[in-house]
Amino acid sequence: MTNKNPTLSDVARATGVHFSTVSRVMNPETRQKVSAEVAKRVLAEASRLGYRPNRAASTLVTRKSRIIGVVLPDITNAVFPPILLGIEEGLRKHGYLAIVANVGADEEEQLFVINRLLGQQVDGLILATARRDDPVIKMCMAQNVPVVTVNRSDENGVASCVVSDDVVGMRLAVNHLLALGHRHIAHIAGPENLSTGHVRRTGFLAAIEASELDASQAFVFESSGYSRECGKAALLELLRQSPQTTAVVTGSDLVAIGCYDAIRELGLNCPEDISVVGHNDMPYMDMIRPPLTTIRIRHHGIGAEAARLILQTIDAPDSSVVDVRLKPELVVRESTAPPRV
Amino acid sequence: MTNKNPTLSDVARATGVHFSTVSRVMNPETRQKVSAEVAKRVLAEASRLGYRPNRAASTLVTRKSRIIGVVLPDITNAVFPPILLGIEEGLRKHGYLAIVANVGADEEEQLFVINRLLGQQVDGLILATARRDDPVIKMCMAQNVPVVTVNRSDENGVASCVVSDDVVGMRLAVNHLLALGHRHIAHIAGPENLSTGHVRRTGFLAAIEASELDASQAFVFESSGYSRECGKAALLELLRQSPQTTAVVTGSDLVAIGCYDAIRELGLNCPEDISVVGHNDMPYMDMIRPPLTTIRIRHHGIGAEAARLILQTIDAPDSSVVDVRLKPELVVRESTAPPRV
DNA sequence: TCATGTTATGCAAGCGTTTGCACGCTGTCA
DNA sequence: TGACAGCGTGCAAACGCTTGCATAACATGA
Repeated sequence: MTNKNPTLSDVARATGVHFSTVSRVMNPETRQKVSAEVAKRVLAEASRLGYRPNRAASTLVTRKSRIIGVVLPDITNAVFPPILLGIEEGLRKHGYLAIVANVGADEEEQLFVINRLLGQQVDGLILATARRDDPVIKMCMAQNVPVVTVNRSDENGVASCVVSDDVVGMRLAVNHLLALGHRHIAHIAGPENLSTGHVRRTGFLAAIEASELDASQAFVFESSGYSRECGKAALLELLRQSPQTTAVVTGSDLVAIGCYDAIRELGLNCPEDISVVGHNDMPYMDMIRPPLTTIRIRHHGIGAEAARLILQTIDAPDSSVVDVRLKPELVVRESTAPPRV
Repeated sequence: MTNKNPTLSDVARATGVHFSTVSRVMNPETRQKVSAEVAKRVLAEASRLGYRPNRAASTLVTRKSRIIGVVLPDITNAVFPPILLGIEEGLRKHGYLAIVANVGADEEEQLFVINRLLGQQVDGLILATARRDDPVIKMCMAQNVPVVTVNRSDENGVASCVVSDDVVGMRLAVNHLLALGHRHIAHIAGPENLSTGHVRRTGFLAAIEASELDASQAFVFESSGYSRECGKAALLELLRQSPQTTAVVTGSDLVAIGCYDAIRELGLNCPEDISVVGHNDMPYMDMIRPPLTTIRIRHHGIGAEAARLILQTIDAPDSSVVDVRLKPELVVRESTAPPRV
């Protein structure tokens, strides 16, 4: 690449000291072992030569790369960029860098990528791809690789996770609709094998149960995914099975947008005929028509916490596994209104 | 991290050969130097032990890390995730990984991050932060670091770039408005120090010039950034300076959304009172009210091309600098209409 | 005065690879 | 039969760094 980058030895030669002395100067932690006068000269030569420590070499001897692998299921899904930003900022503050890999749901591919990352000597892994019972995470645990999951969690309690408190989120959504007077509330649930799908569903049911509503007035429909298309198909089918529904709580803004599509196709109106609550508060949800009432998740905060947690886990590998749950908040816009009387 | 990962020597011991033989087997390129029988045994032991090559060690000796540094100005801006996806997919196909760093406009910070990446021995850099005359890129060139810029370009022609053809994009936008009958068209330009700001502005002016319009019927207002807030402020001021304007072409969908805000604040309507054309076709621009007419940029394709180009540059460092311009397309929705008569 | 720190620096091993070279064995050909 | 080529494998140096240990210089206290 560059003809020849200067090494410790080059700086040492220029300064007239042994290269181990230069090494001690370059590392702030060992700098005080060297006399101030020599340190100053070394630093001067280093910057004159444009010396830059070779991380591959130091990784080799210290077995720490100061790199974290971040595995995402779909970076183009708007929930992940702010998470990634939070991670990256949190890591860099401590001198760490992030290798980002985007992988599909295919387990083979996930394993391949993770092995590549481990070969790269990453110090830990932040996974946004966790399933509720995830063999990939088991594999990491078996190899003592520090892992933190974000957004989703593995429910075996083997890895720390940073998630939004979905039980609270669903309670906020349901209570909002109840307060508006809705009595027939449905939930379009995400996949059961993802913690978000599962927890939001149970959170929904718990919120209904805590209310004066009869369980028969609640309806849950499981959608196969979190996309706009899935949302549309789900609401169409849901309304066929449960036509008295006046309000629907979704597990994702994308699904909510799909609901808009379905409502329009049926010649109905939102919120007059049917209220819709989204989930995530993705960007621009205030610009769509009608502006979406949704559960705001602190994505950036989730990323920041994940960075903190993975570094902590690396520092103290035996510290206990924790779940960090950030509280979501309800953002009321115009997609929810009292039901027609 | 893990108690002890197996090394070449471990596999060698288990197989009863020298570790250099194992090394040759592990590398597909040198595999044929080893007898088929031995290779098979080595491979069997390697997979039994879960051997995984240590990239830090191989980077040290080969001086190739198979890692590319990707520097983004704002990952939460929706144009970058698909670019990043294209990059990541393109790199991984060739066994490369991406380290992603998000940096602000601060030059010191950019240099710091790039030095950290170079210390990490990245084989090349993909920069989405380029300014038209970028000292950071000069610095990379001085060190013979392979660089490709995406989305924006440095106009000194020292580094290859992959961008959208903004001249074509602006022509599409202007011609669309002309065809609708607009005669007073304005452009909210982005910062002049970014190639996107500059080229879109000149593209706009060129398109006007090529038309039968008098140059005085076109108006350019330079906005300080690409945000929604900037867009709102810009349109407010623009309409004060040029009240006869019936259509505005922006350099970003976010600015267009800001225009919506301004139009609403003025008690006007889009497109009846004023037509708006966006730029980028970010996700969900079909869902906002009114659905945005915009110039669609092939972000994913830009990323994929950038990956291809950086690998090519690494392979053949002396190959010539090229500009790759992907053609954009006009997406007509409902934010543009004929002017009131 | 000498044993005893103390401090600043040098020395060298070792991290896990890659790779040019040497070596020994076979097979071929004159 | 001897020279030689080719093939498969082993050997060892090198990549640039960290770090425990040795050493030298000097100060300290009895």
